[in-house]
Amino acid sequence: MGISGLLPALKSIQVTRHLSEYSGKTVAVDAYVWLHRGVYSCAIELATGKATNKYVDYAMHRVRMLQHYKIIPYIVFDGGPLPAKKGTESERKARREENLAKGKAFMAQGKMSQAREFFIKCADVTPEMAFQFIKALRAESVSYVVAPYEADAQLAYLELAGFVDAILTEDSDLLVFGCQNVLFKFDSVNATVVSISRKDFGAVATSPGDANSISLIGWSDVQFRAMAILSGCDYLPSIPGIGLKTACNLLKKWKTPDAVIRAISIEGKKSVPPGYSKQFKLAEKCFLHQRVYCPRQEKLVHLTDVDSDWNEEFDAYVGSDIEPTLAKGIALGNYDPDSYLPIKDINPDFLPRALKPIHMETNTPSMTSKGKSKARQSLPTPVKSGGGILDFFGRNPIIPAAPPKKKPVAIPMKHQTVSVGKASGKRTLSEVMDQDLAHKKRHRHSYSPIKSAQSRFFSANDETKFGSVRRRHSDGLPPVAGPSRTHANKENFHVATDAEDQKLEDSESDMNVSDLSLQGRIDEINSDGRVSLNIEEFSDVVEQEDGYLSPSSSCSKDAQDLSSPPGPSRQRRVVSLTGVIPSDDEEEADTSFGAEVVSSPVSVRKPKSRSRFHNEKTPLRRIAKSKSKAAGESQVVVLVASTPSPEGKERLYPDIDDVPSPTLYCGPDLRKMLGDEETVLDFNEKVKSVSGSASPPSPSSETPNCNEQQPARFIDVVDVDALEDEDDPRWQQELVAQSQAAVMAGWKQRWALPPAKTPLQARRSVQHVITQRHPIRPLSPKMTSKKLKTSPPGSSRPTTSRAFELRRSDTNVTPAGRHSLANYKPPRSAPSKLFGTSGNSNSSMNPPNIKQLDKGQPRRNVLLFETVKVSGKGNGSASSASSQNHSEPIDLTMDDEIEELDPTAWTDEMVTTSARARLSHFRCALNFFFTSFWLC
DNA sequence: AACGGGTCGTCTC
DNA sequence: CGACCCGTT
Repeated sequence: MGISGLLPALKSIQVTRHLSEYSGKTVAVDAYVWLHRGVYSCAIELATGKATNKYVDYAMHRVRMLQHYKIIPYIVFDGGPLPAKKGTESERKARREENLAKGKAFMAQGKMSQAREFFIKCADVTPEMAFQFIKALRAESVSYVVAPYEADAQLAYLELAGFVDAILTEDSDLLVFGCQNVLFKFDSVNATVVSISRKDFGAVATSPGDANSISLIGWSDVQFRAMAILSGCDYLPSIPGIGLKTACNLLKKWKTPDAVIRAISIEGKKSVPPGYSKQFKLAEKCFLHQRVYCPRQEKLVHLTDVDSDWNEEFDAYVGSDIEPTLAKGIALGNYDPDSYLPIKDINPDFLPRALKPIHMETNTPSMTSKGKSKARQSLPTPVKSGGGILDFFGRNPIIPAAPPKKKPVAIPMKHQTVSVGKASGKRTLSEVMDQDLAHKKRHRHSYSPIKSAQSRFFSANDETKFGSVRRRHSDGLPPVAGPSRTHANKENFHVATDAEDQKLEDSESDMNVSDLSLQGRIDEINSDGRVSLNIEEFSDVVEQEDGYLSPSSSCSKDAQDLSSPPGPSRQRRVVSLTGVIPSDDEEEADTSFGAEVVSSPVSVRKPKSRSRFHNEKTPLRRIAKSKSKAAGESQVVVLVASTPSPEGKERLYPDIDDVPSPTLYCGPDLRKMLGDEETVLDFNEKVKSVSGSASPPSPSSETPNCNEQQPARFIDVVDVDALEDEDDPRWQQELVAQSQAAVMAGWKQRWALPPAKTPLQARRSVQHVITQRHPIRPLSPKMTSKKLKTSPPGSSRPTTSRAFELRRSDTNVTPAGRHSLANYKPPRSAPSKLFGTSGNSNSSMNPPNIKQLDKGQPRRNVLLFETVKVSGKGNGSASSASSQNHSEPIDLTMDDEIEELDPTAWTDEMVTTSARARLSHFRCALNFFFTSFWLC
């Protein structure tokens, strides 16, 4: 793929950049790479025909990661094969089938690891699989487009036409297509990319030390492209013996590719294949004029306009035109770009949801099925909401004759126990629908759907359904990161396993996650001697951080704007790709080559007014413009369904430029508790106005599935009956208060610890609190003293011993206590800063030496505490004395905190009692879970 | 300098 | 599949 050796040759202008530097930008993404890597994780399932959506999870995680850094993703899928490339495909297919056969043979012998080896080799990304990804993208209102032919050309077009600011890919071809900003080597751990900007081409170093380097000074786009083609590209293999360097040098000498070809053949050392010159021109046409889908005009267009010498042969070679309706169907992902037949939904059961509850089916390696079932029983999930979305994405709106879905027979209630696994979590359709209906009824009054610009592929009917889905997330819930997510995280507390930790590390890009894990703390020692963790605090802190730092929803909402026609300022720029290699006319060739110098910045390319984020100040205006445009012109492009409440969004995200950090608008308002009363009213207004869409999904690696037992937010409400009526306002009130208080506790602990300057120190303090309050010694003191070095002498091994002690669950943390260096942020001293409206833009954040930091600082282990049974008993009083010497005790008892922080919310005796009851219920459940877990 | 061949990592458990 | 290394041409 691509131009071999090109990226190494451009090493000197490669810049490693942090994703946050692209905050506010729209980035087109080559979906193929992500899907292909995602396939790696489930090669066996795919090869054996088992339904899986792991590859979607993988890709969606990356999407959310971009969103997390306020990058608006625009996912681009590969389309049909170009005539120019058809030859290679059949060969690959043969190899795949061979590997599949080998894999199956190994599997039949039970040699799974070897089978997997071959299954990976035969893994292919099919349009059907892409469609699964598309379903998830639709659910989260992420812009996407399926290219009619090659994703590369489509990506190039999106940038050229101003739909996006940069392109994320692995294919060096994009540079040959003339793209300006290409990002390679997406690193999800460090949140970095390697950027190559066309404007830097002139600066390609020719230092003697760099053997690979080539000089592009004074080169035009035409020459650069000629070099790439001569050295061998996807459309044309090179003349044997000609590589990048030779092509570069020959072009320097002979100026035009024709002259080069002539020179090579005259020299006679290398044999030029017959018709090479013509093939060369065809290849060039592909790079220049390949057919792409224009989301604005809703039809296929040439990447750049063709000129007078265009002929039918060229036209066919760069991809035949496709009738606009079909072209749009393909672009939307509804039709197979190869066969033109409607895409088959290979996994109709996979129904992504926009909001992801963290569910329990975490396949913990050490957990036996016995443990699982126990855990399930201990955590019954009252069915609260269902899949209003169920038949939304299941049926493809564009396909007229979709087979009706078979309704499973309703199962008796007693079988509806919790079940958290993917397979076991399914509920019957009718059941879900009934509940859904009931749920809707209950909350109808609070919802008024606002219609917004929608694709005509989403019928009114669908729209309504979509609205109901959206609404579901907020129904009966406080407008901000409230109890739903609180409880979801409670359920998820079992993530305190190594595997899950790893997962967290991989999936969560927040440096804070690791810090926060510590903030779960021992709350009490039960009568039976077991240690209870105060999950409230733990989970809520995580929730808070997660919710605050992950503006996924915000971005996906903004991405929705993108699905509307691009702003008026976006003008098609046809620049610097106009050069054409003239046939055999030397003179013409010279003028052509002299015309555009590749090293010079393309002036028209990035006029300042171009950026939506500068030109159109607020999303409101942006939408207004889109709407007026929509009214004025018939060419409205909506590639994805809209969210039902753009108005709300307007107020939530008044101006993306002015949003200092993602923490500002997501999550519960804590200023009230923090004493900042002035701004709270204003904020509350905002929150109310967007009630329902303000709770952002976390950038989780897994895509929510409607079929799974939903919603996790009620997982701990085992004694709902503490309040007789669910509609009791106190119910909500309590949840809000509980959540806010818990979040507040997290904030306070995080920020208000006495001189807790660094996360490390903060953690130290927390540890002191833990050890001091409860005479519990860490299970492996070695770890504490050696790896951690955070425990002061004495506290790591209290002389006393209870019946239980803590066991650490390790995860990687940098010495600074950060989850990932990529997420490095300068320490913020006070929470009030977070709420300042004139904060610095994220884009200013540019960790200069990410790589250095990463290499220089070994990762360390710390983190979660779990209860573990140990032998021996003792009295627990001694250790607290020992640890008192070196800690400033911050006693963060949950109840204290709550009462202290928000008395109004907790004066109601009933509410408090209920909360406590539920808390203790949950603790029991948790204890049970851990116990069964560790016993296994 | 080009190129073929080999290895490794991708992903996740 | 790309990146990387290595030996051969």
